[in-house]
Formats: sequence, C-alpha cells, structure tokens
Amino acid sequence: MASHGARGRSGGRPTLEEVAARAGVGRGTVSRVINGSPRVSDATRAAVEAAVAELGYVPNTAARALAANRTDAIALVVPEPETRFFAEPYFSDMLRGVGAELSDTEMQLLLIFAGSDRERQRLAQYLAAHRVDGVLLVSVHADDPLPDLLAQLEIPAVISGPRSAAETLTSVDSDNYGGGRAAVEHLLAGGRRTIAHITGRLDVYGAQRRVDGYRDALRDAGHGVDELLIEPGDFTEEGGRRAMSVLLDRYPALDAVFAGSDVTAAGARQVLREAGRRIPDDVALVGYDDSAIARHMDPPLTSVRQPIVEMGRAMIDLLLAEIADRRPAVSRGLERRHAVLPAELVVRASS
Amino acid sequence: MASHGARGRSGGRPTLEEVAARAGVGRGTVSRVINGSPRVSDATRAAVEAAVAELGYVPNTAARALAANRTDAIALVVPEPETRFFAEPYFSDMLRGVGAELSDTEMQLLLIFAGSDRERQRLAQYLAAHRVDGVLLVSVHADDPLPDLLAQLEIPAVISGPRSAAETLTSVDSDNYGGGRAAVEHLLAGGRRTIAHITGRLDVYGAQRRVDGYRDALRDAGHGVDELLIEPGDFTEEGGRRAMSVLLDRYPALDAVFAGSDVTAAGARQVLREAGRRIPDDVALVGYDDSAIARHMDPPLTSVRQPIVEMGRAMIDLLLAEIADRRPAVSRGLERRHAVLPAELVVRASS
DNA sequence: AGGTACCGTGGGAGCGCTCCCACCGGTGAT
DNA sequence: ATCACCGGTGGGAGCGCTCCCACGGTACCT
Repeated sequence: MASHGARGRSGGRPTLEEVAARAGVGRGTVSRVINGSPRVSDATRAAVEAAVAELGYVPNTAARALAANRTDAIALVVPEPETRFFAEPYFSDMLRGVGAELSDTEMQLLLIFAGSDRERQRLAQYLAAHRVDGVLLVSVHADDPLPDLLAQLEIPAVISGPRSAAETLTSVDSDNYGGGRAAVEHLLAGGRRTIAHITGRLDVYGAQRRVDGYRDALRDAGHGVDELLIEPGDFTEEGGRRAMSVLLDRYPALDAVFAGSDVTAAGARQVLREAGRRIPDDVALVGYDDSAIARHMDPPLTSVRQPIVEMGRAMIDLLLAEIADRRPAVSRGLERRHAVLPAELVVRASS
Repeated sequence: MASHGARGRSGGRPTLEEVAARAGVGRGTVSRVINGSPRVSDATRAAVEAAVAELGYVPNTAARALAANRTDAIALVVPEPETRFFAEPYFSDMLRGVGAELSDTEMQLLLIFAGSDRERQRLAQYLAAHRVDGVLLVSVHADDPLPDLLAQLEIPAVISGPRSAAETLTSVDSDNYGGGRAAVEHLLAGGRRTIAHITGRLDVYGAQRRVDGYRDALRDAGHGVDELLIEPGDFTEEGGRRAMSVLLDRYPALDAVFAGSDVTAAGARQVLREAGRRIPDDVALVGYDDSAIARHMDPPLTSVRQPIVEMGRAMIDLLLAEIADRRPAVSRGLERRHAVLPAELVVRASS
C-alpha cells in the first residue's frame, strides 16, 4: 500500500534505504554504522548518525533476524508453575537480575511456559525452529529431557540450579553447601547442641548440598552426625509439619532446627508451638530463602539468603558469552562454566 | 552451507518451498494451508499436511513477520520493580493466567522492564517500531505517560488496575469496592463495632475503591462513617505500623482493623501485639491480597483474595480481541471494555 | 454453443535487512 | 613510474514468507 518515495507513508517507519538516501551514502554503509562496524570513516559515521536521529530510524528486527539468521532474543523457560521457582522471592528477584543485565543489550526476553504437554511440544518446536539465540532454564527436574534437547540442537543454555554435580550445561547456583554450613555453625555458636535438619526435596541437588553443609559443619565442630536428626521434607509447609512431628517424637530434647525452606520452617514452627516449645528459648529455628514469610513470621525467622538477583545477572552474562562464542562458529572448546554465588545468613529473632 | 536438495542441510530447517516441492504443489498453496485458509481442497490440504509432518516444517517467524508486517508477539510491560506488582502473589499468578491463556495461541510473550529512564526509552523505541502486536500494562502510576503513548501509536493495550474510573484503555480489575465491602461486612457480622481502615496508597485507584467499599458497608449497615477511623497507608509494613499507632492512640477501644494489604496488616499486627491487644480476641484483623504472608501469619490472617490468575486470562482475552479487531483495520468503533472480576473473602483465625 | 462466474491454484513481487563482492583512490614497496 | 595492498564504500543477491494477480478448469446460465 502506498509504497512511494521517502517518508511519511501511512504509519511508515523509515527504512535503512531511506536513512542512506538522507545521509547521501549507500545501504551497506548505514548497516555498518548501525552495527558498529569499525570500517567506517568518522565523517560518514557522523552523517549517518545524524540521519538516523532526524528520521527516528529504528531497525526492523524481523528483517534483521531473517537476513542474519539470528533472533536477538533469549527465552526464559519456566517449567510447571507448581515448582519452587514461582515462589517468592525466587521468581521476581531472578527476573529483576535478568532484566537489569539485559537492559544493556539489544536482546529481548521471551517468557515460555513449559508446564503442560502441549506447551512442552510447542517449546520443542520453538527451539527446533531456532527462534531464540539462547535459553535460560530454571528449576529443572533431574529427569527432564529439556537440557538434552538443547544440547542436541546446540542452543546455548544456562541452567540455574544444576541438576547434579556433573551438570553438563553451564550453570549458576548459590552456595547451598556454604548456606547449610553457615546455618548450622550459627546454631552451634549459639550454644545449640541437638540440631535437627528438615531437608528439602532430595531430588533437588541444592537440597542435597544443604544436607552436606549441615553434616560437615557438625563434623568439623567435632560433633558426630546423627542421621536420625535428618528428616526428609519437600519444601512445603505440610512437609515441615510432618517432619517436625517425627523429629519431636524422636528427640523431645532437640534445641534447634534447620529447615530446608522458610515455608518448611513455618510448618515446623506450628508443630513446635503446639508442643509447647518456645522459639527461640527452647528451640532455635533457621529457614532458607529469606522470603517474605521469614520477615513476617513471629518471631522473625533467621534464614539463609540466596543472591538471586545476582544469580539472574550471572545467568545472562554466561548466556551472552556462550552466544557470542558460538557466533563465529569456529572456536568451540569452550569449557563448561559453573558459577557459584555466596549465600548469606540473615539472623533474626528465631535463633 | 551445503544448500542441497530437500532435507538434512546442516541445522537446516525446511522452508515453505521445500514443503511445496514435497507435496507437489505451489508455495502459495502451502502458505494457505499453514494459515488455515478455507480456499484449499481437502485432498491438497491433506497432501500438504503430510509433507509438513514428514519434513517437520515449522514456519520461520521472522520471515512471516517481515512479509506480513505483524509480529505475533505481545509485551508485558513491567514498571519499576519496587511496585506492588512484584509482590507475591501478584506477579507469578498473573503470569500463570497470561501463560495459560496464551498457550492456545501462536502468540509469544515478551517481558519488558520499564524501570530506568534508559529502559523506558528503549521501550518507546520498541513500541514506535511496532515490534509487538499488543501490550499488557500492569500497575501503572496515575501520571505515567505510557498509556497515552500507546494510544497515540494505536497499539492495542490492556491495563490491569485502571488508573481511574475514567480509564481510557481497556482494563481488567478485581472488584476492590466489593472486596472492601465484604471485609467490613464480615467484621460487622462478627459483632465488631469500631472498625478502622488502613488504606493503601490512595493514588492507586483500587485502594480508593476499597475505601469506598469500607464506607458504604458501614453506611448501609446503619453506622456512621468516622473519617478519623480511616488512616492512610502505603501498602508497606512500615506504613501499617505507623498508621496502627496513630489509630490506637486515637481509638484505644477499636475492635477491628481492615488493612489495605497483607503486609500492612503484618505491620499493624506488630503494633497491636506490642500494645497488648490479642488477635482476634481484642481486635479482629483483615488484610488484602491473600498472599503467603496471610497464610503463615500468626494467627493466620483473614484476607481478601483477588482472582489474579483469572485477571491474567482476561487481559489476554481482551487484548487478543483488540488485536483481532484491528487487523481488518476497518471497523473501528470498538467500545472500551472494562472487566471487573469478583474478589473473595478468605476467612481465617484473625477475625 | 458461447458467455460468465467462481473455485483452486501457481508463482512474481517485495517486506527490510545482512552479507559479500567489486570497486575506488591513496599509500608504501619495488 | 609501476604494482600490490588496504581502508572505505556501493549495491546485488537473497533470507523465507505473505499478498495478490493471473490462469485453467468446471459448472451454470442464457
């Protein structure tokens, strides 16, 4: 419709061609300027930039994607909504980090849900069609086929929360081991002796690492590790209640509990209170995640904070690096990177 | 590289042309089948579909976007991260609704942050370049220029939480008036007589409506409205503490508080407890949002639940309708739509 | 019989960009 | 002076699709 001369076509955004005409140069030169190529003289560059500004030129992403066979988009793939990822503060914080780091680039962020089978199928098509340059993966189950699919398609990907110590994907994680250690060391320092641990879901690698931290902290302090003080939980409140009841039956005299999540701690707290235990006088309680619940609990809950915003940033950094490394399509041999960011104990009144 | 015959080019996804060759038809026919045009014979359609399946053909979005001048993408624009939107459960729930409704379509979801000036500038360019077919707007301040920009660019948009009763954009909201009413009616039914209200930020329309609901509930029950029982808050915990102190000084005998958010209620609860008031025995407490905090508070907090997942769904529905209406570019005259979804009181031990 | 209509179809043109090759003129080496 | 070279540039080709026009064929009218 109305494909006339220079400008002002109906709703018409200016094209490269029009910028070139305006600046009195060729199309290729404008493209070079836009893409920051060094092989342009300063005078020409200035002229082009002026034309770009005057016309309010914005490159057409679709055309660029088509011609260059890249998308300038990355996807954040969110597995089923029941996962911990959707729990506060995980989701929003990570998104904050991702968004902050992305705002320096031209990359756009796609949110893709992979809950239902239909959604997963769509996702597979999506990836097969290479509609994104890279993928951010969060809270993936150990047996999820997605990582393998990504590897096979050779799509750069970064996973938050590695699935195991042998994670093949580039990963970002917080120091769950150190977090677990810090929690227990804090309790020991407070004079606690019988410290129970309600774990997270043990098919989650991070939960395992917290248990490792718990064990080593006790061991290194010269205490033995009583496996009966370790009761499996599942990150939920109900799981916390259940585990706490078991532990209380088993060790009526326990004087501290390290819970695998704040929500779990909330469940444990209920059972402790019903059993007449005072917090922190009789039993000290430490959670994990430093969520809103921890701050508002009564008493406020000591908890291990993960640097989730920074983890989001780190994921983007690593992903962009992988994408950049891949572009020349030559120098493979990029060794897998695993970033581990420190966790921090936030001490409150519960311990 | 290796641009040979039909399939199996290195990483090569099949093109329309290849599907056409395989099915023994022309390019245009395949395009018609892909796009569900009715003007294709059943036999031809079947042949094409078979070829599509055999080749694993997936349309190239970039090419389609370029040729058809549409993007099949919508953006969810998130203003500064400090807003309530990032609070649990808002964000994740709304995303759940949006994602669920979107999974039936070909549309993809872009997440765009518009916090910093730089980000906002990028967003403006983005929109100017018409890189999305529609926009979802959440928790927009009353004086934000974004809605006007969208209107001016004629980009379909839906806002959650209208800025005022005169919202010009299509909007989705929960029934804040009804929610406020329900909270107060519940307290009255429980025999409470001196009911205070700690408001949300009154530049947020929804917070105003909750106050309206509070007033009308009292009025309709034959009680007068004492404006001194209404103390402005700002959705924060600190604001809740502050307002509660003021109210307690003013009305030591108050027996109920309706707080503008759960977090506000948490702040109020602290002050009440420090003042020796028991909940719910001396003072009943009701919050708003039904967040995780409400469930885990001690005692668990009665709160008004907004159907956020459904709001997300509704936003997508309305947005897709607007986009569809716009496509023919003829029949304007679409009247603005404003969906209001019911809020629900979740009664717990605090009242 | 010829005319008109319309359905189903093929394929040209073109969307706006990147990539790359060819070309120009100015250097420095020979 | 001659040649190779290189920085800077212009513009053709083509990415994979949609849009639309034109075409053959059948069916139905007059």
